[in-house]
Amino acid sequence: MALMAATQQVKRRATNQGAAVKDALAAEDTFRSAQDVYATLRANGEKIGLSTVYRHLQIFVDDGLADVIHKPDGESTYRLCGDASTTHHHHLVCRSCGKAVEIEGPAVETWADKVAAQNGFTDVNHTVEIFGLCASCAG
Amino acid sequence: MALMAATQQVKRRATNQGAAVKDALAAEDTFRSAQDVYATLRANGEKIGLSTVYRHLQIFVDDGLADVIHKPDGESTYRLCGDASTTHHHHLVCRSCGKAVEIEGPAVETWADKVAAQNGFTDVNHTVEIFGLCASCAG
DNA sequence: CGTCTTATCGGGAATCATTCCCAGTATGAC
DNA sequence: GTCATACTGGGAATGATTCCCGATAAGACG
Repeated sequence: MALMAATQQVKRRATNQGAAVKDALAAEDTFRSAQDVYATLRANGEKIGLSTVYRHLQIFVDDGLADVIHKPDGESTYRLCGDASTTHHHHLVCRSCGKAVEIEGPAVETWADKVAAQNGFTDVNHTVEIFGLCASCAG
Repeated sequence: MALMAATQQVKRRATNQGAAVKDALAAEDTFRSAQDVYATLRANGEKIGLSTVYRHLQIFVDDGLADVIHKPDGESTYRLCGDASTTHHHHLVCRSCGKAVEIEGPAVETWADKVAAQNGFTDVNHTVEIFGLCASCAG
């Protein structure tokens, strides 16, 4: 299970709700929670249910359109990140406003694989997230 | 808040429950959830409440005695890891049995700080966890 | 266009981990 | 011993996420 990232997109119907969720995510470059996206959509007058928001968010992740980050308090946050063809990357996230910058660290990738191999671990993947305060939130 | 890791241990009473929770964690080198620790203790005949398990687990983290990892499904897992004086480190965790190996990557630390600084982020910290299958679970 | 099949909706119930509340209990100080 | 109070624990409360399932609408076909 989960040996490969699920990148294969199956046939899906185009619905207003699905587009609305995607637009809501696309409007910001920050990681946002399902609850947050739902609240925003309702505030905008969208007619959509919470279940549907969760459903689409998960679909985006399955299709490789979005990345997920679990905040320290356990809440899941989502952000659209280049499609599946984009290179594997990590994030530098503002702890205050949620703004995220995509970052790459080739050295980290190889280091992770090497360490895992040295300890006899296989089928390896890793999570690397850097949290901090962005310039505008620093004040 | 949280500018410094809470390493300063305040006065605490020595209780059976606290010792029991610590022993339960010390008995394994794996990351274990609060629910799991609670179940184990009860199974061993310990008289302890779930609230108390959560309370002590959090205390260990605050005192720098334990590390936390949030599993992909959001559940928090804990593991005793050298006291506060020990060097900052990360983990190589078996996705199947939860066994964890403490690892260090000085290069990663400096890389993380550099990337953050380049993007104007301050008050930085990071999470780096490597997941895989340990040799014994690989079969 | 109508019709039909069925993926998708949505809203409320159900789960589940974690936190809160607070009266009862036991630890450590004097 | 005695006392102040930190610690307990069981049940209620919270909050995010998932489930369930009848209602709705997308898309294929004629």
